Amino acid sequence: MLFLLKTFLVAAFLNDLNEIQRQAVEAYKGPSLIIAGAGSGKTRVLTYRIAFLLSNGIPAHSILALTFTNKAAKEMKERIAHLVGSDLARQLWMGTFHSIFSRILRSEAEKINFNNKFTIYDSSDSKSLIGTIIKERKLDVTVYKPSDVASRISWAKNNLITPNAYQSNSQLITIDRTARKAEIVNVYTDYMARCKRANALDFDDLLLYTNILFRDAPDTLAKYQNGFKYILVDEYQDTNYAQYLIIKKLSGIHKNISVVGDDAQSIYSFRGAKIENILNFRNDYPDFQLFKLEQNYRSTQSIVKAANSIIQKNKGQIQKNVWSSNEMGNKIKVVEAATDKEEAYIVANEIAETQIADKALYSDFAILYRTNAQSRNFEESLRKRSIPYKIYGGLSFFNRKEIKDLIAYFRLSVNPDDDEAFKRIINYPARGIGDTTLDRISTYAYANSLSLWKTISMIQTIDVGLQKAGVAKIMTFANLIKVFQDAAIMSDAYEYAMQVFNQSGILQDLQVDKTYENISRIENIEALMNSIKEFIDQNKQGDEIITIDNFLETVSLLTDADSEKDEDKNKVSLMTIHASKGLEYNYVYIVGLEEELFPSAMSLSTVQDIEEERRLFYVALTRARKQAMFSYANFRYKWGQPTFCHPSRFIDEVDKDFLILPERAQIESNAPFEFSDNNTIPKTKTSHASSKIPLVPAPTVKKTYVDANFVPDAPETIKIGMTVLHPNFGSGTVVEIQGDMPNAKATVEFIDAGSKTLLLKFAKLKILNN
DNA sequence: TGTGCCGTGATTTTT
DNA sequence: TCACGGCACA
Repeated sequence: MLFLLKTFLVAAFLNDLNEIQRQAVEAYKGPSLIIAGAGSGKTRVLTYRIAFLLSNGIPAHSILALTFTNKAAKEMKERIAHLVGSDLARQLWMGTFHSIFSRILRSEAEKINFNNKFTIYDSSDSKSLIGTIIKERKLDVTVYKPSDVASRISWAKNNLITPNAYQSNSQLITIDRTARKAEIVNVYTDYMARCKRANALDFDDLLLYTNILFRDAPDTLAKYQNGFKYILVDEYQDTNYAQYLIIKKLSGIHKNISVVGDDAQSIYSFRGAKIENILNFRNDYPDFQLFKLEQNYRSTQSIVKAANSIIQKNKGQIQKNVWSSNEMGNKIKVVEAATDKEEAYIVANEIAETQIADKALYSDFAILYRTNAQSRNFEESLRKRSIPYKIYGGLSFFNRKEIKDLIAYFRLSVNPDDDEAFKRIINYPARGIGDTTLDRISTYAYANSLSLWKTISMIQTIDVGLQKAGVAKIMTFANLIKVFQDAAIMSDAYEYAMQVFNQSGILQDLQVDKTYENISRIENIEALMNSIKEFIDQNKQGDEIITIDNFLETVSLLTDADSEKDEDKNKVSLMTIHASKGLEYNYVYIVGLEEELFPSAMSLSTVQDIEEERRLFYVALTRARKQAMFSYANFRYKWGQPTFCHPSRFIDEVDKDFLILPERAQIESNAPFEFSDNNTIPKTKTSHASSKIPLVPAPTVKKTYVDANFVPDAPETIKIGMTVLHPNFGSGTVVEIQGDMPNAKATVEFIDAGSKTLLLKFAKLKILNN
C-alpha cells in the first residue's frame, strides 16, 4: 500500500512540480521557509509536502497543518484526500489556528480551569459583554466605546498581556491615563472574570489560553511537542504574536517546522499580524532552508508585471522576482465613471459582454472592493441585467438574528452559564420578562459571582426583588431550558434542534405574521437544520449519537464563506479584497479605486498603513488569471452623502505599459442616472479642479488617545528624541526624521502601537516633552 | 413592559 | 444610508 502510494506520488511530482517546488516538498526535515509569490503554486507545494510526509511513513496524526481560514483548510484537506485517500487525510491535524487550539483546549479544559463544554463568544458577544461592564462601572460610553475597548483588549490578548500584566505595565497604564481611559484595565479584568464565570472563551482567548496552558503545564506542552513531529503553517506573514509563540513552542523539540508565506501579501496587520514574523524566521531557526517560489502559473505576463510594478514601491521586502511564462495577455483597462451607480452599470455591462464574447462562465468573474458597503450598487446593476451573483461576507448566515436566536438556545442548553446566550433569549420570544427583571437578576448574579442561569435556578430560595408573577415567569423559562438541557444530552442533534425550534416558541413567533421577511427567516432556519443533518451524516460512525454540542463546537468558528452551496456554483463573486485572498478568477474587476476609499481614508497618515493598502492592491490584482479591469467614479455617495472623488494613487503607480487609460468615458445613452431627489447630475468629465470642492467635511479621525481639547504641535517643531502623543497611536519617542518639510517623515517608536513612520504634514503630534 | 420616534455614528479589513 | 440605543409615552 505504502509502496503503491509512493510510486504514484513520485510520478505525480515529476509531472506536477517544478524544480524548486519539488525541493521544497522533499526537504521535510528541519526548519524551512517557503516564500511563495502570488500564484506560484503554494497550496500545491503544501499539499504535496504533506502527502510526501505520509508516503514516507510518517503517521498522519503527528502532522499539524495550520491555516488562517476554514476554506483554505478544507481545500487542502480535499486535495490531500485526493492524493492519499480520505481515511488518512482525516487523521491529520489540519485546520485554522482557532479550530485546532479550541480542540486542544477542550481536551485540556480542566488544566486552564474551564469546563470542556465552554462556549466560544463571537465578537458581538464580546462587545455586548464589554458594553455591560462599562455600564455597570458607570463609565461614560462616549469615552469608553465598547468597540474601542474591545479592540484594545483584543490587542492585549494577542500580545499575551493578561489583565495582571496590563495592570503592572506602567507604560500601558500611563497611556490609558493620558487618554483619560484609566479604567480600561478594570474593564479588561472584569471581562476576563465574566468570561470565566460564563465558561466562555472569545476568539483571542483560544490563542491566549493555549499559551497559558503551554506555559503552566509543561507536561502538556511536552505531550504536544512530541506528538506533532511535523508542523506546517500557511500564510505565516499573517501570524500575530500569540500564534507565533504557540508555533515556536510546539516546534521546540523536533524543529521540523515549515512555514509558507508571502510578505507582499500581508494584509492583516490591523488584526495584530506581524510581518516581522516571516522576516525574522531566520533568527529563530538559523539552520533553516529557504525556498523561493517565483514562477507565477496563474496570471498573464501583463498582470504579473503590472502587479510587480506596484509592489516595488514598498520598502523592506524579501527580495524576489515573480515572473510568468504565460501569454502576454491583454492590458488592464482603466474605466472612469461619473458616479458610483454608473461604475456599477459599466462593470455589469463589461461582464455581460465578456461572458458572451469569451463564452465564459459567470463564476469566472469577480468584483473586488475595499469595503463591504460598496457591494450595493453592484448587486443592483447585476440584478438589472439578470446576471447571477453571490456576495461573500457582509451579513453572514450565522449573524442573522433568527440563526443567532436559535443557536443561543443551543448554547444555553450545552453551557448553562453562557450569560450572553441567556440574555439573548430570556425574553425571546416575548414572555414578559423585561429589562427591569433582568436587571435585578444580573445585579444579584454579579454581587454573588454567579452566572445568570445559576441565579434563576434558585430563584425560589433567594430574594432578588421580584413579584410573584415575575418569579413564575422565570420558573417557566427555567423549566423550558431544563427540558432542552436534557434533550441536548439524550437526543441526536437534529431531533434536539427541531424540538427547540418548536417548543421555544420561535416557530410560532415567525408564523404570526406571514411577511416576506418571516418566511425567509423560516427558510434560513430550515437551512440551519439541514446543515445540522449534514453534520450528523458526515461525523456519524456506527450507531453513536451525535449531540448538539458537537455541532456547536464547529459552528462557532465558521463563517459564511465556508458554506458554499451547489446553487452558488455559476455566479459572479462579489467580495472584499481581504476575502479574496487565496482565490483566483479569470476576470477580476477592482472597483472604487479612489483616494480615501482605496487607499482607505483611515490609512493615509502612516507609511506603514499606505504600504499595507498597496499590498492589498497587489493581492487584488494577482487574483486575476486572464484579465483585470480597474474602475473609479468621480462622484459617489458616502455615508449617504454625495461626495466628489479623485482617482487612486495606485492607478498612477502601475507601469503605464500595462494599462489602457480612459480617454473619455463612454456614457451609454441608457445609463441609469438614478439620483435620488434633486442633486444635479455631475458630468463624466468633471474637471479635477472643481472636484476638489468637498461637499462634506472629511471623515473625522477616530481619536482613541486624546480628548476634544487635543491640539497638535506644528510639524516643523518635532525633533528627534522628543516624546510625542498621537491621537491614534498614543505616546512614543521620535527616533528618526528623514527628508525636509513639507515631505519630512518621522519614525516614532510608540509604546503601544510599535514603530510607525509618519508623514509629518499629516500626522497630528503633540509634544509631551523634549 | 412594549412601541415608536429621534439622534448619532458608522464604513476598512476577520478568526 | 441605515442600524442601533436612548428616551418618552401608552
